Amino acid sequence: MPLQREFFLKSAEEVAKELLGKILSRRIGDVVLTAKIVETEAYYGEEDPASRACQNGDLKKTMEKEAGTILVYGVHNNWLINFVTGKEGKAEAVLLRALEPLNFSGNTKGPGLLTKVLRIDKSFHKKDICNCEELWLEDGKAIKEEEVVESYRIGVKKDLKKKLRFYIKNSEWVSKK
DNA sequence: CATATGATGGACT
DNA sequence: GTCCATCATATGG
Repeated sequence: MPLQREFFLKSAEEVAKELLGKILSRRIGDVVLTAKIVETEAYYGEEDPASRACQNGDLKKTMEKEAGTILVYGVHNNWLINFVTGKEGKAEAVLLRALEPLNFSGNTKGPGLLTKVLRIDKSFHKKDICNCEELWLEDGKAIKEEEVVESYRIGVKKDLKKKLRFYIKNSEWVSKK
């Protein structure tokens, strides 16, 4: 049972936290890859100095779209995948930073790496995660509250004072520096 | 078309 | 921790 749109209809912060432990599935031809989400970050487009969305028109517009919209952001030679959250017009999104492979092997310890392994690129931009044949989310085993760690975001020039990075404690797959 | 930019990753100290 | 290769975008002429 894929996650419903209501799941994304909360604040980016909340969705980021609840996304931990959920299952991401990617269909490539006849093969379905599944992975557990172990690290996320919340982004706010309007007053978030870390996000390019505060200056970039198209990205900001996408973040303001309906909850559940997939947002793919290209930087350096990588693709970063986000899910739009909150109400339409709100400019919020959650970035996937790391996954734990379940039925395959690969290095998914990082936002640019996981998209490479799952072969996610700009063709997913603006698609609907709740209604996509090739990429979707499913509920996973619930994780305990004490396993969720809050932290400041990584690789961001100017960050907000809030802790917007969430990851699963003791996971081998969390990216770190 | 030219150029500036960066939500990275990997190599190195 | 620091340095930097590298390239898809955004933006301006």
